[in-house]
Amino acid sequence: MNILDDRKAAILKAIVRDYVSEGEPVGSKRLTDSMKLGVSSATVRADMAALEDAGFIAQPHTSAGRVPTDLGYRYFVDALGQTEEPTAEQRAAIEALLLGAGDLEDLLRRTSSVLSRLTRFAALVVAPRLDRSRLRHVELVHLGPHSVLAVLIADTGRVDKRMLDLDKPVSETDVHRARHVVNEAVSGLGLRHAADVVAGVAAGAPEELEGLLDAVAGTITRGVTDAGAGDQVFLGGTVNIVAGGYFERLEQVKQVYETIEEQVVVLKMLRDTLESGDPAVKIGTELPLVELAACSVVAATYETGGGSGGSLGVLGPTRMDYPRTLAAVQAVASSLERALGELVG
Amino acid sequence: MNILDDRKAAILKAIVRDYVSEGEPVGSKRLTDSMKLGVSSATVRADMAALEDAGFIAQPHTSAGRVPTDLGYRYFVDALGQTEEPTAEQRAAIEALLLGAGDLEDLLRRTSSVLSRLTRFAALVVAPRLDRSRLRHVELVHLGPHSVLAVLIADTGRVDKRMLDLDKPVSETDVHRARHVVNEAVSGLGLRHAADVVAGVAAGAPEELEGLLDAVAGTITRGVTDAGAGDQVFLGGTVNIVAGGYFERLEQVKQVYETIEEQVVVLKMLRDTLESGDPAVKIGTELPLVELAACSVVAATYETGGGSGGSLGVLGPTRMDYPRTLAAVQAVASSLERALGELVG
DNA sequence: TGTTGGCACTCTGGTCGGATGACTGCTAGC
DNA sequence: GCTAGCAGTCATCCGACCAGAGTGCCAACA
Repeated sequence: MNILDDRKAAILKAIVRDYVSEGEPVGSKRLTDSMKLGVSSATVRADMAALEDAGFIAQPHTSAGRVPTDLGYRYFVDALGQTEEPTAEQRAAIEALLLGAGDLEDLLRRTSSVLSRLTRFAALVVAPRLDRSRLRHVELVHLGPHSVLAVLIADTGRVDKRMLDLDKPVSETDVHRARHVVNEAVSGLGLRHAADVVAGVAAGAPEELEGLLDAVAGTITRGVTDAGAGDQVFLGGTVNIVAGGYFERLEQVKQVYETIEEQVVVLKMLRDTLESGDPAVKIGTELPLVELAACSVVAATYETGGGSGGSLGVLGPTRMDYPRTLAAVQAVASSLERALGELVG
Repeated sequence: MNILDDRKAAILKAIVRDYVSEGEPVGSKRLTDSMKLGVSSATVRADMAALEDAGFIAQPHTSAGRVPTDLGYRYFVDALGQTEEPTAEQRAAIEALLLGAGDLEDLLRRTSSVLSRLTRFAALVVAPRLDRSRLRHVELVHLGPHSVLAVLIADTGRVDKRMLDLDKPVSETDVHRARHVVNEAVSGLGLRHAADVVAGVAAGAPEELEGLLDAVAGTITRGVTDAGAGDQVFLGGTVNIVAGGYFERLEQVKQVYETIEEQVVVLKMLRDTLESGDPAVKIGTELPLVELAACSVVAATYETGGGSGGSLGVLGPTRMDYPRTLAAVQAVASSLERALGELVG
């Protein structure tokens, strides 16, 4: 990827750094002042013209300095060596998260809060995937003849509940019996396996339980296959989208908000992003959604003891401090792994 | 409260209506044109001066028209007769909510979505209070020797989970036994009663179960007493705070966001608001939080079959269409009651 | 060939003054 | 108690103007 000679690369990096910290298009003079390249501003100008031709930077208008394009940020990110270490301040903030988290949900909520405060961007935290967890217990609650609530409890502490679709009314005792049968069968199994097992049990069960057991099998299957249907997303610090002052047009801000209010979209975004690595960065138009063309996503995964994992990330403007954000996201991900270990152990 | 003569009252109402719909300070000329009072603008001016003296309206600057104060809105709201009927469009939107809600959480999430779309304000929906629900089942899950997860399932379909505080490690079989004992004792009881019963059972239980049962009693008690600790709030349409364009200063918007990201605050706000009636309106400085001095809250309660209830409302600018908002909030509340009935029945 | 200094040009952003228009408060008269 | 008219105030809009920042290009130089 080294299509740029050393000086051009240095200039591009300097432009990115300057623009990220100052927020204003950066010109050749400004650049020669702050860098010690030993060349004049005219030379830098020539290089900048070349960088613009190559698509790494752009000019908002004729007499303005240059601004990095998505491609420019991409080059910058790819050229990063190892990511920064989190600062002491960051560490302290994250440690505060470790203490006092009650349950899994609480922990994930805190995580999204810490992540957003650390980065000053909107934070996205996705709960550990259910389909790779093991079932601890399945509770069936008879709310009415046509409504039975299934509560799936995973070894990660995650609790998932959903109503069963029932054709025929069921009695409270049948629900009790089904509950017993199901728990005998599935305890400790992974979700994929559990669904099959329950389906098998249903086939051989007394008639009055069959429909109920089928519904349970169905609901477990849905937990595995439905992309995002059962996944929980914890959003934090969405204020930052507007408070940061990165966007000029209100319309943009509105679009971003509307987009991330959709869980499914957020999940897909994180999943897409993480396909390219871990941690991963998607910049502007690299994101699958045109509404987010002015945004970047920095994401990472975290693992739980049981082998199931989740993901987390932040959504901010393309004009973000990528090294710092990467460091923060990674630090939070690893702290979350530790906290999860403590919570369950 | 009728300190205003008929004409002054009519003028005040006209000012409120005009300002709400147009968003600009309204002057005497404009008013005489749109109203048919049979008096001249000079007369209206005199009345407006009186209204300003009385504190109902104010002038942003000398040569501008008048804007209602919080007190002015208050008069307007108090003087409203019965609230409007929801429009056909509103009804249709709400009906869409009734269909296809999976479980309680899903239903409440949809409710907040519908409410915000209907009113174009931020919507707040609080889950049915646990302390007035009846317990259907208590599940104890042994995640590790020091961590046991308690899952409380109420007859409303609400599921509440929390980690138990344990002094001593417990074995998986003890958890099983405790689970059995607890469910024998509490099924069908209200939460207040259940806590006492479990505490009683704990006192007479074998030593190895006592700590565990005490912890369960404690966690149930917390469900009753902790203001908001176990209460869930579903926020929806928070975009509208910024998208509406009601606030000039970005700082204000930021404050509002930060305030409502705190569950506890939202809960307290709704509770305070509903102390003054149902449905209830709190305008600007009537709200307990200075940060929300530019906002109003319109709230109502909803009841579930079992006698426990929750509350919902919207948060918008003081410059809101109160009749329309009141109608929408009430319509959503009653639709939610129906939907809850269907979900559980 | 790459680098440099210089120059003309362009475009934005801020400031200033004047014209405009929407109000109000006041007063004299009906 | 109501009205018409008048003088005064203030925000807003608009065009003009200027300073500043930055560019592209060109000729000269190593």
